[in-house]
Amino acid sequence: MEIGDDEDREPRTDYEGMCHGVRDEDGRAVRDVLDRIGDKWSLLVIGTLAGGRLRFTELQRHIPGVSQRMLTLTLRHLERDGLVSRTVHAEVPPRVEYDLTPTGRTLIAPSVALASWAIESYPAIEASRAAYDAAR
Amino acid sequence: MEIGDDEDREPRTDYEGMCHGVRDEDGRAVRDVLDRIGDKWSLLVIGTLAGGRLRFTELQRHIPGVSQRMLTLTLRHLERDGLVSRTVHAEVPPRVEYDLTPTGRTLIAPSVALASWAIESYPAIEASRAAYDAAR
DNA sequence: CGGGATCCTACTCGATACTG
DNA sequence: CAGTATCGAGTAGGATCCCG
Repeated sequence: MEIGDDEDREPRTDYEGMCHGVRDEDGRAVRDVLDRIGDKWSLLVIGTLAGGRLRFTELQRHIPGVSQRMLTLTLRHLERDGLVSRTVHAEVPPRVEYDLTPTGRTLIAPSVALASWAIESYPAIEASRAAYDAAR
Repeated sequence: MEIGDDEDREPRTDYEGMCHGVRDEDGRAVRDVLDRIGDKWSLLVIGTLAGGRLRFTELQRHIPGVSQRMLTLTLRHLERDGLVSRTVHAEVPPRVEYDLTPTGRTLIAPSVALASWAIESYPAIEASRAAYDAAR
């Protein structure tokens, strides 16, 4: 039995189905994807590769602060998920190139949307934080 | 503002500016925002509150698996960032209601975009993972 | 009912060193 | 060049107890 507050429930903005009310299956998908792209480097890698195919070291240079280990791990995860392709050229010295897969490219649009929101909303967020902290 | 509307951006892979090449200031914003909404519960809370104002316990029931502690922490963070409002009604027993702020509501659209991508791409991702794991 | 205060574990991530 | 291996610190997050 649900404790129903029938008061004035909003007329159900069709956003409702985003993360819940979608019966687990989709909830898991969202959670799972968020665990991947929500980590520290994945989105940066996606964003960088959106500019074109790059080698390991180039990638590392484009993403300040990323360690060798984390870049490797991130790339492996993305490769496993089929979002990034890894091409090894049989040469010396070795050359490995990373690129977005077609699936990976479809992630760019929503990522850009989120990034844009972040950039646009950041001043408001910072202001809110300052106000919140000052109020204590 | 619609998602994916590119306004007056350079046609140069125009995704390029997402996370890098934007001179730190924006990179910090993206990273900072991602650290918040990329955590385990924030997006779930946003998505749930998108359906309308809710009390603490209702929120907890709508989000399976969230602990009291984490729900509290998540809500505090979102409140501090000005994305969620907290209203305490002076009654016994106490009644506290949470809702999205106007700023918080602007996050719904990009979040839905990302969630939709997750749901649509999940079959492909799972397949890719299975193939990747099988190949080793 | 809606939390705050503690304790504890598991995992993330960074630094460093080594390799084909 | 493009990794792998190992170690250690920090922290996210769960469980539990208590309180107004």
